[in-house]
Parts: sequence; structure tokens; C-alpha cells
Amino acid sequence: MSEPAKDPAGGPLVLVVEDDAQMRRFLRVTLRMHQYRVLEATSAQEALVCAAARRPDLVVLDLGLPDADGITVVERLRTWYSGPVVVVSARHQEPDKIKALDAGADDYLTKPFGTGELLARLRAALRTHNRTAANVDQGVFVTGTLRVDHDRHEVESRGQPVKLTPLEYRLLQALIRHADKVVTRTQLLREVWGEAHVDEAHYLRVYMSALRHKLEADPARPQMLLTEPNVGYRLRTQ
Amino acid sequence: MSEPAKDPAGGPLVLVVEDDAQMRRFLRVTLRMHQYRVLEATSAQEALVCAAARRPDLVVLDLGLPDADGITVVERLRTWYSGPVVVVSARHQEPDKIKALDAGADDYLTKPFGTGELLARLRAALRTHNRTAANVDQGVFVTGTLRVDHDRHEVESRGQPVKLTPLEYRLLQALIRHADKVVTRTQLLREVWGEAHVDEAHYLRVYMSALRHKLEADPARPQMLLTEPNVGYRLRTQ
DNA sequence: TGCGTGCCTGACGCTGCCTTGATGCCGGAT
DNA sequence: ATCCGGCATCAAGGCAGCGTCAGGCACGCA
Repeated sequence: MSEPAKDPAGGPLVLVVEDDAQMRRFLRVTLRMHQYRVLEATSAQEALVCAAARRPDLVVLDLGLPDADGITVVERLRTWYSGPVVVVSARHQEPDKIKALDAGADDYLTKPFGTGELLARLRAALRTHNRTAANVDQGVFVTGTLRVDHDRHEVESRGQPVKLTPLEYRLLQALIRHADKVVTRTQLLREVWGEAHVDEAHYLRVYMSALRHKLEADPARPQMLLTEPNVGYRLRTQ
Repeated sequence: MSEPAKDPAGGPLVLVVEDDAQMRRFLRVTLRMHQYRVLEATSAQEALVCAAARRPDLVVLDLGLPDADGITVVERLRTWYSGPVVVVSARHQEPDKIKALDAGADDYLTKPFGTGELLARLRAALRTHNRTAANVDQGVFVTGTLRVDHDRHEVESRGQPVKLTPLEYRLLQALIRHADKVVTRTQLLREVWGEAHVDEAHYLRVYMSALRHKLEADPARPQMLLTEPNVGYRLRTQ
């Protein structure tokens, strides 16, 4: 764990967990340049200690660490840490990436990635997490043209009331629960259909399709109900 | 039983009964954040003691406790406690959920659920409970277009007097007694037909149909006498 | 004894939902 | 250029739950 000298105060505190020096340097420079304060760890061990001690606002975690796999880190973190965790994975570690998301990570970046993408993801992760419970206070979830009233179990799209079947409603709820986060197929299936059907990926396609046709202006080009190829889905808010 | 230090005064006092630490933490944080004061118990034993000692305004009870099943807790609570009890159940314990409602729980949440749902249910439970006495005060129950005079045994719908058969009347009373609550089939059958006929679900269909035709503007699209699929019925007031 | 009212019971139909398979499209890989 | 896997869409089957209807029976009353 280290916090090299002069960090500009004010920006969000980010913990970067990355063993490769090159990559670490890139992340450090980029983040500093954009007013983040940066902590660094080069192993799982270090990462957990540092996170506990410094309570960062966000964790960027590279999978493929020397001492333990990243999944374990996510699990251990999640026992107490509720902030956003963004996972960085090399292209050939797809299964790990998914495991990490299942374990509670919020989003992922696949190497190689550019500065723009990195910053966008981090901003999104922080934004989501800071989002106040203003909507929740009313028992209503609102984003764009979508409006979900938990009290009355009613859904509205572009001002029009929409009838959802129980499963559709549950699926939508699950997505809202993880708004702006990547939700893996397994996770969605578990939450909506139960443990017994975690590999009926086809259900998801059918019901996502249904949701899109009921909620999206142009179901073929969804604005909210996004597909994350090879991983799952995501509800984009705003 | 525990009440960690500083609770803001003012909000309703909620007793959370939950053995899983993660879940307990989520509930605590969420509720605190929304001005509830929170008590916690991790076992049936503790729950009963705590409830008796502190008289919470509401109880959130997870089924599937280590020392006793949640149904027992509801039963024991109901021997003296009249406040709202909201049950939390995992998806695979549906039968238990119904048993808990039969035993006197007010509403239920199925894991996993989001903050919105949680808060909505609690608000509804508290709201209903504070108001239950009001309508019954004069021996007259009024909601929407429906008016029931318990003293005179008279029912009015949209200004017109309506003749109900004795059984219809008793069924309506049972629903009014639990206004806005989910009432299981078993419970209705018990209260109207008696213990011996708790599984004659067909009676309910016939008599609910009759009630709807006499009381609802459009019996095919009931506004007050609502079906809770796979569970029972509910009288919606307002 | 005849009539009316209310209750039970079975049959029926319907709707809405879930599941499943077939098909087509697109983009990436070979 | 072609193949292939993953995703979206469509349509059909089947099922369960619920609502509705009508006939029969019992009871009370005149």
C-alpha cells in the first residue's frame, strides 16, 4: 500500500489494485490528471488492508493478481464495503470477469482500454453510488421515460401505463435494484427464477425482449435495457 | 437484542429480526437513512424479548431463523402485539410465507428486494395500521363507493342499498377487518366458514364473484375486491 | 304442501402466463 | 468469403388459476 506524496485534495479517493507496474503507472497518471486522489496496492493482501484503513470512494481492481484471485478480493471486500468496485480484466480472463461481477463487482473494463472509457466508467460508478434516495423516498423509481411505482405495483412508460406480467415485473425490479451496474445472466436468473434455473439463458432473451417492446421507444435500439455481450444486461439510467 | 448508540429520535421504531449479518446490515443502513429508529434481533428468542420490552411500531421478520421458525414468532407476537408485522422470505420458502400471513403477518417481501420495495411496504403497513381504527369508529366502514353500517347490518354501494346474503356479508366483514392487508384463502375460509372448511377454496371464488357483482362498478375489473394470485384476496381502500 | 331464499357443488370456459422450439440477424473468428 | 456463436424475435402449445353459471338441495315459513 502506498500513497505517493502529493495528491490534490478534493477529488474522489480511488484505490488501484494492480500488480503490473506499467498498468499501474498508466492508471495513476490518468486518474491524478483528472483530479482523483489515488491509493495503490499490488496484491490482494495489500488491497484489503488498504481499503479497510483508508475507506476509498472507489476500487479499481485488476483480476490476475499474484497472491490470490480477484474474485476472492471482491468477496472479502463486499463483506463490509459498499462502494463501487470496477474490475479490470485481460481479454483472456472472461470467466473470471463474470465471477467477479457475480461476487458483487459493479462494472468491468477489458484490456486494452482507453482513457476515455476508463474515466467514463468511473464517473458512472461514482454517480450511481452517490445518487440520493430522493426517488426511493416516494417509493417511485424514475429514469428517462420510465416510471415504476413500488407502492402500487404500477409501471408507466412515456406517460402511458404499461401492464407487465409478474415475471416481467420481477425482472425489471432486479434490473432496477442494480441500476447502472452490469448484472450477469446468472444473477438475474437467480433473482427472478430462482437457483434452479440459473442456466436457462433463453428465458432472459425472451423476457428482455418483452420488456423492451413494452418500455422502449425503439425496441431494436434500446436506450435503457442494454445488453452486455457475453455477460448479461444493464439498466442505464438518466 | 441491540440498539447501537445513536438513533435519531422521531421516526417510527422498527424491530428487525434477521440472523444473516449482511442482510441485517442492509436493513439497518437503509432504515436509518430514512429516519427509522432500528432495533435488531438475531433469533426468535431475542425478538420476542425485545419486542415485549421496547414495543416497536413495526416488526420486520425474516423467516428461516436458526432457533425457531418464523411462523412461531408471528404467533407468539400476535398474542399481545397488534402492530404491523412484515415478513421477509427467500424465494424458495413460499409455503412458509403463506403460513406466516395466516398466523397474522400483514405483508411480505420476497428476497431479493430493493430499497424501494422495502420502504414502500413499510410505509403501507404503517399507514394502514394508523388508520384502521378511524373508519370503524362509528360502526360504519366507508371507502370509495362502498359504505357498510355494522350496526344496522346495511350495505350501500354507489348510493344504492345492496342486499347481501349472510355469507356474503360475513365475507365482506372479514375483508374489512383486514382492510388493505393480504388475506390468505385459508384465513378467509377459517373466519367465514370455520376451521373445518379451510381448503374449500372454491367457496371463495363463488362468493367473491357474488360480492363483486353486487359491489363493483365493473365486476370484471375490480377496484376494491382484489385477487392476490396464489395467495388470497385483499380489500383496497381509499 | 308449496314457495322462496340461500348454500353447495360440479362443469365449463376463459384468460393470461410460462415455456419451448424454430428462425433470422449480426459480428467476430477462421 | 464463410462459418459459427450469441442474441433477438415470433409463434404455438399447454397449463393452472380463477371466474362464472346453473342445477339441486335444505331449510324456514306461510
